[in-house]
Formats: sequence, C-alpha cells, structure tokens
Amino acid sequence: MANSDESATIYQVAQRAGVSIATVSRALRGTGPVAAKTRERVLRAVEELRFTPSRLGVSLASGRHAANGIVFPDLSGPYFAEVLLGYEEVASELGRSVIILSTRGRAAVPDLVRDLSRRVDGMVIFGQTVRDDVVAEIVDSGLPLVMIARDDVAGADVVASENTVSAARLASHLLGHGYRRIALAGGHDNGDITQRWTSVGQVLSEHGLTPPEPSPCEFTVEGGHALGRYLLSGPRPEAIVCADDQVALGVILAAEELGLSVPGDVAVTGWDDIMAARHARPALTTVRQPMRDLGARAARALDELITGARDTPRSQVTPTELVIRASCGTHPLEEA
Amino acid sequence: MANSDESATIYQVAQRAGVSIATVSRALRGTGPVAAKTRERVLRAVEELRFTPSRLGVSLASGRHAANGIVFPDLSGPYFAEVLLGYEEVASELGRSVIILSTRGRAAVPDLVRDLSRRVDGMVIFGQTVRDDVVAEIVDSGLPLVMIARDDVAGADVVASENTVSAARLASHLLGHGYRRIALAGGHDNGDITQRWTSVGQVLSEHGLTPPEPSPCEFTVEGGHALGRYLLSGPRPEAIVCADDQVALGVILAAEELGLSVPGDVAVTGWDDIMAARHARPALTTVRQPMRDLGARAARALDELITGARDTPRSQVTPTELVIRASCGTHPLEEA
DNA sequence: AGAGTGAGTGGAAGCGCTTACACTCCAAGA
DNA sequence: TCTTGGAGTGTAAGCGCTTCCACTCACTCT
Repeated sequence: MANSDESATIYQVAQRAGVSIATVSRALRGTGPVAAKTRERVLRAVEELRFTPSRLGVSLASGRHAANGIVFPDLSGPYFAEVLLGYEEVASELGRSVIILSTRGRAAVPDLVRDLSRRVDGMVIFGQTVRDDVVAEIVDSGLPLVMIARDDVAGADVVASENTVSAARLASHLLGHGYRRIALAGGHDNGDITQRWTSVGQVLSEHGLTPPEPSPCEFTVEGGHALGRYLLSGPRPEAIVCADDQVALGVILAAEELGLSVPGDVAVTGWDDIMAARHARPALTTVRQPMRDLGARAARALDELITGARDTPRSQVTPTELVIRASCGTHPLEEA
Repeated sequence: MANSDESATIYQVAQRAGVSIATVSRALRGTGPVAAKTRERVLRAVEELRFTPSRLGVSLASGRHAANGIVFPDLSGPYFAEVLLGYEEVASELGRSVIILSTRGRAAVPDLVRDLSRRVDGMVIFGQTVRDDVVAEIVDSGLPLVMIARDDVAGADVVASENTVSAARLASHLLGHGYRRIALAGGHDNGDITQRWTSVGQVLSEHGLTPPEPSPCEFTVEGGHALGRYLLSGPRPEAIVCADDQVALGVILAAEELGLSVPGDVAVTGWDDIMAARHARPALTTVRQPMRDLGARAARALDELITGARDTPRSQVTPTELVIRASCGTHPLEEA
C-alpha cells in the first residue's frame, strides 16, 4: 500500500483525473452533471490515491458537522449506557457521529458543554447535568437541543419516561401489602426522581398517611448501602422505595449486613429494571423504563430539529411498567 | 441576550476591537506578543459578541481535531460502559472530545470506521470489532491507534488485562473444589476469551484431564441462559466456567429453572466482576477486571502516540484478581 | 548620532472542501 | 440557418481560523 502518510486532497485527485476540483466534488457527491467518462476517470483517480474527503474541509464548507452531542452525568450504571446505546444506534443510522461528554466530577462543565456545542449540529442533555443558565445559553444560540428526563425547557424538546402513573401504582401496591411506614431513598433532583416522590406522596396522602421526606443519597449501590444502614438502624420502616435499582441493591446489601430479611423485615423497591434487578437476592420489584427507546427517541427528535422537519419544541413521554418481583413481599393482597 | 443567530466570527471581533484578526487570534491563544491594552480591547469585544472560535475553523487551520474515537462492539452490559467511562474521563482531561461508534448490528462497519478515522486525531478499537484488513488500513494511514483486549497488531498499541494467570488460578481453584467435569461457556473470540480457555485447558491437562471444547454462545444473559439450559440438560458438568459474568448469570438462571442448585448441583463462575455479580443469587465467583483503568490507559497511550511523546508501539497488560464468592461452592479445599 | 533590537501589529497565504456563476459546446426547434 | 437551452466544465469566492513574514516604532548600545 503506497502510503504518502499525508492523505490525498481533492486537488491531487483533480490533477490526476485531468479535471477541476469542482468536477471531482460533483462526481463524488452527485451534485450537478458529470459526463460518464469523466466520472470514471475521477473515480479511478480516487481509488488510486485512496482519497477520502477531509471531514474538516467538508464540514467547514458545507456548514454542518454531521455529529451530535450527548451530555450525561455519569456512564457508570446501566441506565445511561442503555440510553446512549439507543441514541448512538439511531444517530448512526441518520449518518451522524456521536460525541459524548460526561459531567461527573468535572469542574468546568459549562465550558465543556460550550466546547461540545461548537462541534455538533445539535445535542442531547440529560436533565440536571447542566446548569439552567447554560442550557438557556445553548437554546439561545439556536443549537437544536433535546433534553432527556427533565421538566420542560423553553425552546427545547423533551424526551422523558412516565413517572407519575407508575410511581402511584408502585405506592398503591405497597399499601396493598399493608405497609404503612414507607421511606424514600434518594433525594430530590428536580427531575424524574422528584416526580416519583411527589406521586408517591400523593397516594400516601390520599390514604391518610403523611408523605415521608426523601432521604438524600448518591444514586449508586454505595449510596444506597450507606443510606440503607442509616434507615434500618433507627425506627425501621416497613418498606423502602428507592430512587433507582442501584440504590435498592445497596439497601438490600445493608439489610443483609444488619441481619434483616428482605422482604420479611423490610420491603425494598427500585426503579429502572436494570439487569441486576432480576438477578438480585431477592429479585427486585421495580419499574421498567424503556431506556434504549428513550435514547432512540431523543436521536430522532434531534434529527427533526436539525433538518428543520419540525421547528416547534415537543415533549414526549414514553410509558413505563411496574414489575413485581420478590423484594416487596411474597403474598401481596389484591389492590384496587 | 442579543442573539444574532449566527455566532460571531473572528472578523467581527477584530473589527469591533479595531485590530486585525491575527491580533485577535494571538490575544486569545496567547501565541505571540500583544499589548496589554490591545488584549483588553479584544477581550471586551469577545465578551460583547459572545464570541467562541469555530471549532471547524480552528481544526482546519491547526490540522488537529482535538477528538478521539472509540469503537466497541456493543454498549450493552457493564464492561464496555465502564471502559468507556475511564476512557472519556482521561480524554476529556487531555482536552479531547470522544466520538463513539458501536458496531453491533451494523452492516457497513469498515465504512463507519473509515468515516470515524477522518474526524479524529487517533482512535481506540476493541479487539474483534473490526476486520483485520481495516485495522491494517488504519495503521497504514498513519493514524494513531490503540487496540483494547486484542493480540498484538503491528504498528498499534495494545492495552489488555491479564487473562492467562487468572484463568489458571480460577481453574486450579475449581480443581481444588474437587470438580473434574468442567464445561466452558462461550465460544472462542481470538482475543481475551480464547486466552482464558487456553489457560484453563492447560491447567486441566496438567492434571490429566482432557480440556473441554468451549460451547459457543452470545456474551449476554440471554446467551448464557440458552446455553445453560442445553449444558444442564445432558450429562451434567460439575462446574461451568463462563466467558463473562453475564453469561454466568444466564447459566444460573437456567439452573434455577431446571430445579438445580448452584453451587450444590453445579458450580458456576464468571469473569469481569460486574455489579450484578455481587448481587447475584448466589453471588458470583469471578475475576475482577480493572475496566475503567483499561479505558484510562488506552486514552493515555493514545495521547502519547498523538502528541508524539512516543512513536514505537507498546503493549501493556493490567493485572486482574480472582474473586471467590458463593457460586463455586461453599467449602473450597485448600489449593496449591 | 547611527545602528541594532525586539515588542507589537497587519497582510496575506493557506487548510480542503462546496458551490454560485460564467462559459463552451452541440443538438433540437423554429 | 439562426436561435435556444441544457449538459458539461472551470474559475473563484468563500467557510473561520492559524501563522509566516514583513513592517513600524520606540528604545538601548556603541
């Protein structure tokens, strides 16, 4: 393989084919007429020189990056990975590369986001990863933007999965078990989690119970573990509703360490239905969220915004499903 | 916020500050001398116009993308997500964006990889995701390349985690339990997995046993589940060594369905030590792989190649650790 | 006082493409 | 035979930067 180290440019192709660069461009992109013979000469030259158009040249001239960004808080844990998976798949189908940015533990997030915004045609941001003023700045700059799992933002699309109904179902189910002292593991986030807590609180209120204050913790197994030890050491709740599955797994671990049985001594529920939920001991009652679908929808919504197929922001909510397993108790009473 | 929709260019800044674009560039990048007063005027203009340099302009002129690529087979499952996490973190520290490409289910992988190669300063490829000739093409083009978990490739760095020693330890441990009929779940991949099988086979041979032929399956919970049902229906092995934790979880699921106890009726081991391994029922004996570290190392190695700090390929292997949990049996005999 | 120095600045040439526009033919229509 | 018109092509103007080079001025050294 003849490797001139520096890859060929359109000028070299043009020279070799004995035509102008305009003709090369037209032949390659199919814009404008090119005689069959000429095209053939061009293609031969392209092949001989192993020419691939410089992405930068193309982008600068055409004004588009053919790339999308996605900003998430953290890639650890299955939730974000699954969303990303769905996102990348669709983006790739649409001919767009995906540039990722994780904000976890990063100091200069606004700058990183700004930087990202300069290299994409549009971006997706998970709720609560980027300050509101920075989000507003992005919207204001005219860059197509889709938010995932966040309250509506003026000027941006929102893709979220259903929280209120499923949270209410979950709460009702636990009440059906006869549990009354219910604790919430995981603090407010002004997004998904908050919606769930509000909904759970409402159901409890309707049943004459005082909605509990959620206990903050990191949304990881470790966070759940620490909080679990705390919650299970004081006056013990009958059920602990966790912000997500990882927290729930941590709580179960804590219960085990304290010699408590789940669900015998305390019921535990999660949210997301990650792989480990099914394999946990006991298997985790949780709410299944269509994670990949969320990412796929975000990618499509963004594409519409970028291509201009749509120019008014839209908010879409995908349904979720309550998955009853062993961790909330073995013999649930029938509920309304 | 005054939003002219199209963001400002360096020309507008220059005009507003009453200087040339060269001076603006120098003032902003700190290359070359600029009078304090001039700098101030430039910075004021930058602020007023909310100027951010166009990434494309910068890249085209400077000849660098300030972006890295990473190609993986699939983002589902914790392994790749964790590696990606470590990779992105370091890349971001080094001022490089990360462009991802998942090959799973994609038809035109070579084209996608080529396309990716035109938008980055260097890339990382997981072993066995891209055809050898395409890898060779990348190397030949002079693009810095780091392979993860793959046999050495001429001209590319390799970052891998230790397989042989840990696999031997694992095999010895199982023999110490007294198991003799050992099955291998997961087919060859000419990479990591193959190394493990070879090593296990060798240990078995040394003990006078015939190395078993590995049974192919998808490296997912479902794949393990299907294979598990098959393996456990015939003449039952005493232990099933799985290619990774997900496969092992599937096998355990299959055992459960068939009314078999793990490890009572059959021992099961995994590899990776993903989160679910610890929470599985029974907890999974496995080999911990430093997944994030793998990604971080790849990012650093790639950076060295890109900056030219190093120009000869290097191969590094990170250590792994055997993690004994319940799934291989409760009272292991002491081993050598 | 004249030469030398270096800080500070602008002009302009790229980087590798896309594309508007102008131009040349040549065949078909009047 | 003289328009037309469109197919086929080239010229050149960007796209938004970086950076080489040349140039202008104070100054400092002999």
